[in-house]
Amino acid sequence: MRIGELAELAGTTTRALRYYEAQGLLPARRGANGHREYDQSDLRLVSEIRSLTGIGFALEETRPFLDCLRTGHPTGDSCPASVAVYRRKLAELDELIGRMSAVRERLRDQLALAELPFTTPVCPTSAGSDLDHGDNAEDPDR
Amino acid sequence: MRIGELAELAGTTTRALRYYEAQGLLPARRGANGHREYDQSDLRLVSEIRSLTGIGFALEETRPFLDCLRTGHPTGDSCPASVAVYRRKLAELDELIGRMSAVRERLRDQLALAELPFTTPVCPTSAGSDLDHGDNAEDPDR
DNA sequence: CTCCACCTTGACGCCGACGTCAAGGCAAGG
DNA sequence: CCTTGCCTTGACGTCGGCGTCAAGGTGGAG
Repeated sequence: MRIGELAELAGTTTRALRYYEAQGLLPARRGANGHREYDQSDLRLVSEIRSLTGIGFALEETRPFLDCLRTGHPTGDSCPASVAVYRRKLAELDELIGRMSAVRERLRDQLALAELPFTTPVCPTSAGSDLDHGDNAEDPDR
Repeated sequence: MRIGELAELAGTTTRALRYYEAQGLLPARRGANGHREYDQSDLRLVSEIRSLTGIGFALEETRPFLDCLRTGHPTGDSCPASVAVYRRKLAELDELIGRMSAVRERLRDQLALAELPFTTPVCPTSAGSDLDHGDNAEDPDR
């Protein structure tokens, strides 16, 4: 099949496919007229790329999965390199979720405070720099 | 004070401050020589920008908070527009955390599967396929 | 006077993953 | 033959938030 068809089947664009090729992720055979020629295995590769990037993987991170598929493995994550990416990504995700949850807490508290009609606007006596009178005193920086 | 001092006090760079000004977030008075002139209220504004962007707000989203401070309110979130941004951001955050948690689950499951020694691969008749006699199954979660 | 640190504006670079336009080739149908 | 539709390569645009360089102005110390 040609690039347009593959793009449609994979639910992406020809531009994206050419980009993947330029990144060395999706080498393409060429027909006599110079047109790129793809088959089902390429559709499989593109699907792998799409599903991985779809859940937050960078393009570069999909490479091990593609190599894995290309070397005949049944799934892209059947290889150690892919599993390593999984592990790393999972750790990143946990880190990110943790930070975002902390922000969420702070935000929730701030929202609650900000929604109070008219309580303690310029509240005297209490030195006003302690807006973290909640629970956490951890990790002041970063 | 001048831009360099403000930058240092606020823990940022002169480039960033000029950028904020270009975005209309931090208008600056000018001295006779054309140099930007700032005071404590500007430091307050920059601090507001930094703390908000630091927890994931886009620059543009800090605008209501700055307007709020500039109109004399004690905190940047004392105004309805700011509260609205809070609400929106909190919703975004919940959405994001939700999606990421879902991805995390999928990833965890995939990782668990991918880490299983050798079940139904195309593995070419490898008799001694038990090369995983080490410590597999280490820390399946997290 | 020079030197130096600071300031000014302008403009290009960067990152990722493409979008979009330009200019042209090639095959099939009317 | 001409149009239509797909394909090709090349190259610039996008978004955010600045970094970095260039070329020049200014004010105070030595």
